[in-house]
Amino acid sequence: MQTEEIVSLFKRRGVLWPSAEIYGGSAGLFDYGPVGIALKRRLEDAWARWFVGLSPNYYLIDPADIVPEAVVRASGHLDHFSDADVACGKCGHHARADTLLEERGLKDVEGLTPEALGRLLREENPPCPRCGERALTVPRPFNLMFGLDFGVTGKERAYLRPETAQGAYLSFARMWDVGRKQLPLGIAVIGKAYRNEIAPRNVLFRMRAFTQAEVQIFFDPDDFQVPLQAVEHEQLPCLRATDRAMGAREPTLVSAKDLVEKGGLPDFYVYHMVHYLRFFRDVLRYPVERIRFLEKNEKERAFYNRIHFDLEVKLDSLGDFKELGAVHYRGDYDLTRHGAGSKTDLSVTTTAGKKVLPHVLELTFGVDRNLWALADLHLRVETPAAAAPSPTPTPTPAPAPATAPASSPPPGEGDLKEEKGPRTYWALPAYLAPTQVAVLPLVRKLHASLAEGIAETLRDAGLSVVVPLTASVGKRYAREDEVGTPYAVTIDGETLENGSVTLRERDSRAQRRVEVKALPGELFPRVQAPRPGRGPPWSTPPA
RNA sequence: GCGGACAUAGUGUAGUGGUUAGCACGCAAGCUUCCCAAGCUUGCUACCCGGGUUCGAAUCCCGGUGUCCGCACCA
Repeated sequence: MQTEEIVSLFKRRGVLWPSAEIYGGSAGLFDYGPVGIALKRRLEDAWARWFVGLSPNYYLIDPADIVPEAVVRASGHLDHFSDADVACGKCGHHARADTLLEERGLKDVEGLTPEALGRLLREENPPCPRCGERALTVPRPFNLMFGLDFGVTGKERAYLRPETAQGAYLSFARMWDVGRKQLPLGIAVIGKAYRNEIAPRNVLFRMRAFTQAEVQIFFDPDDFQVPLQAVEHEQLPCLRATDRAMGAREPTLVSAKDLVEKGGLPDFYVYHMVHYLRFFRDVLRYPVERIRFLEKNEKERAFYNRIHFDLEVKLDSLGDFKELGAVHYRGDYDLTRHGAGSKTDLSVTTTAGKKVLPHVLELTFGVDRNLWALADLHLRVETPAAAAPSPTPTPTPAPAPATAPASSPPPGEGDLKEEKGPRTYWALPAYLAPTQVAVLPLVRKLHASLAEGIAETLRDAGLSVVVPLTASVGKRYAREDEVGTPYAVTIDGETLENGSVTLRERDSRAQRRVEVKALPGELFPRVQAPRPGRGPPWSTPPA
């Protein structure tokens, strides 16, 4: 699916749109609509169910998204998250101080403070790249964080958090008690992070306010037991840094066991890679051939990351593999820094009586980006010609006892009228769909009130239900297909007689008759997101 | 931030100085008694913002904002 098609559908159907649209928009900010926020919350819930579910000692918390300056000073964001911007006093042209100096042949200017860059600029006095005037201003630190005047006096500085992870580190000491003093301790956060990006681009891929879902796993580096043998045969598509250095472009499949025994990665790290892969492949159902773990080399990764694999997925809309998540082994960097910054001893005493400063394994996940990926990978357009082969012989799955046996045969695929044009449907897993069931009265006047009653019953059972009333039934099916509603229940004359309805499945459009009273039991299990280690309940065949 | 291109109903578009700003899809109301965007009737909605040139600007010029593409950036 291409970017323009996705954006157009997103706007049309109420998924999301540019923020402050009536004022011309504001780059890098988006508003989620009713369909979008429903999907986003389901995605977040599925993520939490999976990753927080990895251990009973992993917890979801919701820390503040404003942090005092001391926090970002300790974390390093204040120093490392900024560039020095200079403007031409004559023509107003903006440029980066380090770039100007590098262009004049100076080396090792990266990482210098704005003051140091200012001194060098005075010595060099380079001309403005646009007008040639030697009238550059003093470098002004441009930080990628949004700074805030905090408190009444305006003298306190605070920042919108540039990543959610900091909240987990700040809460570690408290959570050590709450979590009953056990390692490993996982602290998960789902929330907004804010970056004043220079060039927001690609809709949900570089935003100025975006949602991250992360687990920070605190563990004893000498003792992090994981049941690797349970997953050791899982094959991971990996592109290692060493192989990349030798020109490799394609990932190779390596078993979890080999990654540990021959690849030199710690077992706890590989164990979490496996669960990451399973989440993308089995829960989000991204095609496995589009997934790869890309290892960042020493130069590419942040200096505190000891091991860094991005989980990348190939997206047609953006034409390449894009980072949708990552696994970072951050060592003891964060607790060391915040321990020093806050003058607090963040080391803990384990049950074995050992004093240890925990290390951190970070599993990070971009919620908005994955919402985009769900559109890119699961939105399908079927032209009538392409759709034609499938319909005829598709027998409806084995009828459950609930199926009304004596009723007239349901209008099966063979009875479909000729299709009018391409059909767009969003093949989301049922547990991610914004709306789970559409209850459609076949003829509004005759069946609407009955449809409302059935919808209420299904809502009572915990399902998210809509009752579209306008337009022909075919058009209503099409609208629901486009926003990914997995099941449609159609109310017709027979429903009035014997309480049976037609249950239609989105992707195959297969239909079968079901007793109304069997619907909750039939549908509810299918809209539950999977949990790790529970087998594959999600592989239940479609209704 | 830099360079280039672009900006017209909800969506996609036509419109090169004077148009009631056109078309398609869509959406809404009504008719239609039974399963995949059907048909008929009626209706709805637009020139990104600000300034300038001109008798007259969607159209030309300037500035802003936004989008896309490349570069840069993404501790």
